[in-house]
Amino acid sequence: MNPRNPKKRSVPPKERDNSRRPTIYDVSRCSGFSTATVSRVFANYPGVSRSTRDRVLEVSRDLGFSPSHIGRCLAHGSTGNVAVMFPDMASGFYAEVLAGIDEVLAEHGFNTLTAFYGRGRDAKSVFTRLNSGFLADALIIASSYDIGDVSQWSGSCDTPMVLLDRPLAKAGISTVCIDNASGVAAMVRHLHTNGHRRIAVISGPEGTWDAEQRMASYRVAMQEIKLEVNPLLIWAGNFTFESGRHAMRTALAGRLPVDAVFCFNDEMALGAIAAINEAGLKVPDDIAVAGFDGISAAEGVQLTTVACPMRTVGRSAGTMAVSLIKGTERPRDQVIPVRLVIRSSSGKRAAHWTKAM
Amino acid sequence: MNPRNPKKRSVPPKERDNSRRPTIYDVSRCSGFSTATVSRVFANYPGVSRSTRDRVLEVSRDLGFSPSHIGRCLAHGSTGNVAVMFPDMASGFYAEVLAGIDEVLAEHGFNTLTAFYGRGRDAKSVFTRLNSGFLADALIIASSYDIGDVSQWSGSCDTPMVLLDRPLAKAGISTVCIDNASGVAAMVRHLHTNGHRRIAVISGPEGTWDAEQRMASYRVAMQEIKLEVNPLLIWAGNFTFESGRHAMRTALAGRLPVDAVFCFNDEMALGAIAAINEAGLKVPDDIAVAGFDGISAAEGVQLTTVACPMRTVGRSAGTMAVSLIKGTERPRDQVIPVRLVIRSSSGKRAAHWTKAM
DNA sequence: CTGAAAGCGCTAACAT
DNA sequence: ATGTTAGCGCTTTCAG
Repeated sequence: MNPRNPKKRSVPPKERDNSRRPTIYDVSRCSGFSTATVSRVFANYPGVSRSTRDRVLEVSRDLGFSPSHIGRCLAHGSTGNVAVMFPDMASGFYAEVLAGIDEVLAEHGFNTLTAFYGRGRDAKSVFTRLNSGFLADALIIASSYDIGDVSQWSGSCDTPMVLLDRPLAKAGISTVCIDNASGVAAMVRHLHTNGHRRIAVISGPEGTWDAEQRMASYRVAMQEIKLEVNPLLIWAGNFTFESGRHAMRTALAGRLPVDAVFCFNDEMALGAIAAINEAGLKVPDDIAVAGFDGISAAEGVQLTTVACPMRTVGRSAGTMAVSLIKGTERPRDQVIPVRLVIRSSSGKRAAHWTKAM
Repeated sequence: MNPRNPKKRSVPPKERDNSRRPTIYDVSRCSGFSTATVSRVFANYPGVSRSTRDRVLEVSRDLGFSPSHIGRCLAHGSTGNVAVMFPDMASGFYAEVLAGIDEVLAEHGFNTLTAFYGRGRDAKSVFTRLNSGFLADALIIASSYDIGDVSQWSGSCDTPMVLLDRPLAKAGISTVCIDNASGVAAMVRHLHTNGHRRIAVISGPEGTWDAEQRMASYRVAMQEIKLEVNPLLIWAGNFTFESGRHAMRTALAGRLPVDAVFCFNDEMALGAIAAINEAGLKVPDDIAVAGFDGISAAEGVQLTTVACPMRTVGRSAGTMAVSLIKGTERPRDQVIPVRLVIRSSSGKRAAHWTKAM
């Protein structure tokens, strides 16, 4: 016999071997129907007789057969999964976004491929890996870190992309972002309403979209209520607890009079509160504090904050990815609304103080 | 010409079409080498001459070719990815584990497929989807929720599995868990050393491994230091902030004398602290509080806790999955050590009190 | 309603 | 060192 078997296979290539995953050929042989029919059954095609369908399913069950995703993909020319790129930071924040994405993708029959960048893993190479190997039908990128101009990375054979947190106009790239401007404006107005005038800021890291947008919005909002922005009351942070504590300590040491501190995320606000307590001062009596994000720990310390519905963000991104894949039309960029959550940390200035203004 | 083209293809089946991803055939044709050679180049096989390799890479670059993951998988008979199942809860906790897993998997060239269960998505069906479609070469399951007996789910054609948080002896299933017993023992001893005697507990939800193990360890630890376990001082929680607050409020209303409250996770501890503060009492002067997990917010309120290195847990699980796939030997179950982190929330009893004992 | 067989992109024997 | 070609498991015309 010729070592290379010239026989075309309409029959299974090998006999059924229990260690192997059963294939559509096994089902074909055991049921007596062709592989085409078996395929039709599992693809839920209409034109299969009831009895045939039942028989095929029965045999499949006995054999333990279920169609191979890989085989299907190859035949279809699509992968059936969507890749998601996140910065490697352990915030429940991103976990929630991811869950939202996965929720939608699962509803549409897609799998979620997750990859982290940062911590020594270069965003661009992660992107390249995900984008070039035909690994996914679409790519969702959380880019709140500054990872450079994503639109420059894409090569010729591009996967549709959804960007989180950063708008970017380019064909095939859709974006979903948080409504930073409204959130900041609402918070500044709230602090003002509560009698605070000297509203300091602990900002986020330079180069990150959210931080920069929040800062810009802060300036606008302050101007709108005719408050002056004092550059001495803008302290640098990097979105970590420690940076918030550090900034607040330094600020307190400087002894500049401050009514309220608006931290550009909750983690830093927690840090700021810690520093204030350590200094023997009280929130909100001595200094009011506000945050941004709405993480669960914020509730614990009664932190006034801007709640971002991260699950909604995730769902929105997932939905976009799906419609980008289905390709009916380019989905419109989305801006997810946020909500001001007022708790005691932003408490009113003492009445006499307010009146004195 | 016959509608079905009978020609075998050693040449590309279609001519190069710019809208298509370039395939190995395109590279073959344009470079003049066979697909086998191109394949060898990309698989980094030794037996390819320098000049050939360079030419192939050059052409590939020009064409924008990179090997299709799907094609490779089908030929190899493996998927190149590992699936991870998590409960759908937005804790930074699991995000950290996931990042650790992905870190290791990426190092070994695997992709991470993520899927959540809970919130209306049944754990078993998620499992079935992941396990039956030949989607992944291994499966990592975080099972801290009670999701039933995983070992019963597996069918005949099983993917190797790694279980997080729950030991389970079965061939092909490895586990990695937190050292709950040591953590709880260390904490109880610490509280005892600090002069606390009436050590209450806010427990986790029944049916979850961690909660039950911590409870059992608590009893053992109390016995070892000759303290009696008072059933009236064991309050039910479910690992959420709110449940911690609620339990603590109820407890305070009951006016039973308590020195310290050991909450079985940090979220509940934060809730308990909130309740204590609301009642006008002070931590640790009136009641000491301790937690478990080591989430970042714990630092903010100076919470004494048991730090679980979630990244290590993730890395360990990833490593296990890889060795299960490589199949050299069944990796040994791992118990990840934890560390007692002492902060001010567990502060010493006032001196006179201690002496009075 | 069902069957035959040609791919999908790549790998790995086997050949030279 | 390089080429040839039979699969990997499934889908999908095209024929009947």
